[in-house]
Amino acid sequence: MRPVTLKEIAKELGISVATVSKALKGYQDVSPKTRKRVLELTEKLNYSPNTAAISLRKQHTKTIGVIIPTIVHYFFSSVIEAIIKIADSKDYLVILLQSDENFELEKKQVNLLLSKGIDGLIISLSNHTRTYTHLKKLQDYNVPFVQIDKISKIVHSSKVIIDDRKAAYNAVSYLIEKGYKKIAHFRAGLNPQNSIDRYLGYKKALEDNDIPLDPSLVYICDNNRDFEDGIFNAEKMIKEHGNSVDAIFTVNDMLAIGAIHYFRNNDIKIPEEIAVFGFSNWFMSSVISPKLSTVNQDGSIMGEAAINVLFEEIENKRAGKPALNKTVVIDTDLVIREST
Amino acid sequence: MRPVTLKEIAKELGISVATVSKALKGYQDVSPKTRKRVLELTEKLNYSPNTAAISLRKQHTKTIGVIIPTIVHYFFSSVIEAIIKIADSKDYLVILLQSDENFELEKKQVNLLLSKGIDGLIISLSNHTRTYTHLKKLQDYNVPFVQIDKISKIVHSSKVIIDDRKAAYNAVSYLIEKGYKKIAHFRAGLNPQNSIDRYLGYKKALEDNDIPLDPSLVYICDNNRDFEDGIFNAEKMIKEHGNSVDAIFTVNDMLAIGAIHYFRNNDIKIPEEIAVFGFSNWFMSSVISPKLSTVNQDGSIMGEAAINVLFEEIENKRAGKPALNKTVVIDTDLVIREST
DNA sequence: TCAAATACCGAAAACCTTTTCGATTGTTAT
DNA sequence: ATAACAATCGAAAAGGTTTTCGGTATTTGA
Repeated sequence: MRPVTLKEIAKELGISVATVSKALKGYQDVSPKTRKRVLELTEKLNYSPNTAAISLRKQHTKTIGVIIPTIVHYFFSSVIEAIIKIADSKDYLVILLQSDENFELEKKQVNLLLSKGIDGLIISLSNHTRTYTHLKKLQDYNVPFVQIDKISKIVHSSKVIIDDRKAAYNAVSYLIEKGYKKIAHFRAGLNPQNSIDRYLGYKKALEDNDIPLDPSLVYICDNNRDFEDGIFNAEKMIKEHGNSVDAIFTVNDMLAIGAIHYFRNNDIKIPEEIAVFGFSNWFMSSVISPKLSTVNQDGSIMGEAAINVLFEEIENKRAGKPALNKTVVIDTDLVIREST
Repeated sequence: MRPVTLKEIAKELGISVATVSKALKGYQDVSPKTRKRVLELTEKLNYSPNTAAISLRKQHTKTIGVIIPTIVHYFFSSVIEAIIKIADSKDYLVILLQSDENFELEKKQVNLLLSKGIDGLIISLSNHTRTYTHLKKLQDYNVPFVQIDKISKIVHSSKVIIDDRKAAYNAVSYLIEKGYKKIAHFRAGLNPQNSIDRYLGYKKALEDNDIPLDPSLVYICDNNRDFEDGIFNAEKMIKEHGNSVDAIFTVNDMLAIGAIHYFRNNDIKIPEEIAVFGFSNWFMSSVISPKLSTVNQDGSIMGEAAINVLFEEIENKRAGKPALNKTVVIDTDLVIREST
């Protein structure tokens, strides 16, 4: 059984494909009689238009692309879920790609999507993305895109982000307020903007409270296995600093959970001997023990914002106007639990 | 800037589009000279073929669909990740849709994908799917699909599953072997095949060990909020049975984690006073406290298997042969941790 | 030198839909 | 009765690619 086409409908009815098409599209130059006949037959045969043909003719695909570093990730999967839901409700399909924190793959995927002819793209950059010709190419070909969460500040496009610096500042300030003085930071690699901004927020909070920054308290965790990395660096920290450290602020929850794991296994009490503050508010953070204090970064809200901005850009492009390039900043808040 | 087409290449070179196309495709009836010229120009202009046109002409889309109940879910996101990776490596794109455990949505999405003209579909059924006309339709139109994890036994198609019944049987047998006698079961709704089979495995294990099944120990958790449901039913169980219950076997990890949460908050020691056995081996299970014993159900492996048999089916169809309809059963094993 | 074989190329159809524009029929007004 | 007009329809082109088939032009063999 093959999908029925306009031509077959037309033949069956003894009219032209043009008329069938117009009947379906509600054109006024088709008589009520034939319109009714067309509608009935298409219904009966459950005709549905050939998407490839429409794409070819109309030069759009009703499809958007999403490229993210990792799918198995609470924050990102929440983002994806929100995007897909809203896209679906507007009859857009989404093609999902995972860059796996691999820059070459990311580049290849952008090109793939470009040749596929997507109507728009939402992208969160890999940790190793340092050049942006692939994004420029999107601009060259005038396909709207919005960066989300892990962005490049230097490429012009719409963005939806949180104020990483401020959020980190608030978290560390809270720690200081609570009396913690010697505060370590588990950061991510040197590249991703997130990592930089959160570090900067950490640094600023210390400065504003007259606590000198001790570089030996800043641990770089960038081998992509956050849980193990958390364990590893917690151990390293204890070896280097004994139990003199009051608290840790980590760049993400998974690192914090790894650290907690290590501390529990070594009978280091949380938060009595050491407090732990995470970042992202993964679901897991609320069910582990002790429950993790963290910065709430809502993936659903960010995903929703991203797809909405993208639709705005698409609409905008259709109207022939230049890109909006707006950046929307999503609020975060501190969620305080047992670990601090 | 618009994507360059064959026609433009041809014009520039003063040859026909047919020749350009053939040069690109490696046909033998084009001279080395002109082939070289074509290749150079397409490279320079970085030509990439229009996907819609190819789809229209070749009657395939190099795209597969994936419909699953929930994305924010460790098991399913692992499945998705594996599918996308392998698809990507074979130059297939994947369109992801979430049915949200909503049958009507699932049906709509199948139709959407059908009209989109996907080359194949991987689907995991919603909890409320009881009729299968939408799957029949896939068969009518001869689009290959494979059911994964949450399947219907009565519709003929390729499937990749685990032996839920056996896995549950093994888990409960282990519990009994360890000396637990009064074993409760937190099951899911009455419909999904998973839930039925795991319950049946539980029942069989009891029978084979001469433990009478006590229906009051079977709790149905089907309101889609597993963590809260775990808490709720743990509390209910304690109210109804005091501390006489030795162990719980839950239909999934999240329910177990909810239950553990409740027990810890009420100073009920695990596993001393009550043991908990989960199902799926979510990552979370290995980092919570106490670490959860569970059935290991590897999403990556299942996803990989699914996409591979889908490709087999697609290949098969291309060869004009009838559907394979093979069902592959993925091994599971018990991972024993602190909770038992 | 001529016939046959080969190398190379292009026209055209097909995939399916949308939309413009011209054509035809029927209707109204003068 | 004729002109003007409205109503209804269809031909055709366009969107980009693939592939068959036929047609030159060139080379080979005798």
